[in-house]
Amino acid sequence: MRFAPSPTGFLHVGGARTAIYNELLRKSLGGAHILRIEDTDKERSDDAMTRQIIEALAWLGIEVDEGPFLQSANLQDHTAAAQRLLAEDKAYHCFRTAEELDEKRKEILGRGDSYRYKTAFDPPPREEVERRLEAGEPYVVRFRMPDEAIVVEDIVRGDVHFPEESLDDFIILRSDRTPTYHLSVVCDDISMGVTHVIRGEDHLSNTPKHIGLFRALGADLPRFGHLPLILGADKKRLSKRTGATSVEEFRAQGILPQALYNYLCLLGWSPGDDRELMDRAELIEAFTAERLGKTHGVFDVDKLKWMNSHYMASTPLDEILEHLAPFLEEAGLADADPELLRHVVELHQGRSKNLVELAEGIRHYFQESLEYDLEATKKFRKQPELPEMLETLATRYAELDDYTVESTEKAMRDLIAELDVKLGVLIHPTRFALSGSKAGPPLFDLVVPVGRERGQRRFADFIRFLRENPVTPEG
RNA sequence: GCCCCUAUCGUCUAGCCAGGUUAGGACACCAGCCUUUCAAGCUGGCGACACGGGUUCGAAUCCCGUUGGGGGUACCA
Repeated sequence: MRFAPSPTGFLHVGGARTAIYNELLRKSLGGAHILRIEDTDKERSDDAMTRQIIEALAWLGIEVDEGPFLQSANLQDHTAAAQRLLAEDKAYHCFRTAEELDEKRKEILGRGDSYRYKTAFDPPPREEVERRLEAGEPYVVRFRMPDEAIVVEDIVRGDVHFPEESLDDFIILRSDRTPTYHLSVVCDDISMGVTHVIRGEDHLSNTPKHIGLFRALGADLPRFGHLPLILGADKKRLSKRTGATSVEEFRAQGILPQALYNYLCLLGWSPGDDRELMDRAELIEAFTAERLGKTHGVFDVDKLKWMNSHYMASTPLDEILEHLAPFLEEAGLADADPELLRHVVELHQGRSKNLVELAEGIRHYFQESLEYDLEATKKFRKQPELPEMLETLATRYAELDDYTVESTEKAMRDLIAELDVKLGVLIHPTRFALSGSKAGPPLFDLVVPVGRERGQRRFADFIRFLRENPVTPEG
């Protein structure tokens, strides 16, 4: 039992979702999950893309049992199949040029009729075909679609009827003798013993063609399932205009693979109860093809972000560290002290929405000087007595026997009691002085990793800054 | 144009197949609580059965139509 996703180009989130459902289905039915790269269009596919797709699938944690196979490796088989169909008169030579076809189509559509190659042209007499063949005239090979309606028994949509008039003879061999997608797919599916074809809805109207081919080639039909497409916020097909579309882009945005996996899985499927945050094991356990939805889903970036925040907080530290590595490199923190890194990542992972934010948030622990956002300092600069208070605090911190969460907190609480001010009066400027930010982990948790020495320097810097840039009541 | 798919809060969806619910959950948004900041968390609020006909005592649920959205209509996949 096998499944075949057919990704082309970069890995679109729609393709990723198809791969996820394929994997989940394979887990529930057994069999093998095949990865086949559909690269029959040599113009549009290149090795870099192929590697990118394989890499993206691996990153998402999708297991592939067989492959990756390249469809282009089997072209001779596909061509041979076309010859067989030709010999059995299930396909025929067509000498009409693309321009001729276009013209005819335009003419027929122009008078409001529906175009069909089958009925638009009379087949040339056999002798003429022979003659032109011998003369070496260019031709394509068309599959002779049987004159009958075709019913697609779709896993997600039920029976879909295609009337005979909507079916046409289509090209299986181009004039350069290369097989087209339709032929290649069916040949490979047959030779690989594919039993389930789960793909995007954009292939639904191709399916009658494929069924025709399967039957003509004397093969059993696989089960088909067509998934609704993913739309952008504008309800149009998800495109770069509306935002990120590829797995790679979300990865670069600091999204965790388990978040994207979970989100994508729930876009078009639900376990039937109220569960939403589900890991791979739960999804495998709960997945059934019957619950696959039929309606187009709008990709909701906000919900993905929410899910990602959840996974940022719940993913084990070591795993976060692993995923964070490339972002650290980008932030210039590639050789950060591992021990300090572990400590601050633990402090920050739960309050970061994504890996980019996390890397940014812990940056200051690994650099010497801070840059102040002027607007953020305004409130502090309005308090003329603040520099002196901070000075006192810094002195106390310098004199502490040991520099811990407890000792620094106690020192500050003692000081505010002496000064008879509220805790907030000291705690906020201290946070800013030590981290350059108004937000972050609980103050005394960050005091220690910043360190006493560096903390002293940062106090001094900030105090000097306050004195040099006071804000008078008038502004 | 023609063929195919589809229709529940702004978004993802449960409920539909086996008609009777205050139509449930989540994201987003709003308010409150908590709080040393920011998040998180907790509580509450907002908000939907596309429309029109049937069938029925009763329709989100079954049938027909309309409208909307999507896909296809290639010597692309």
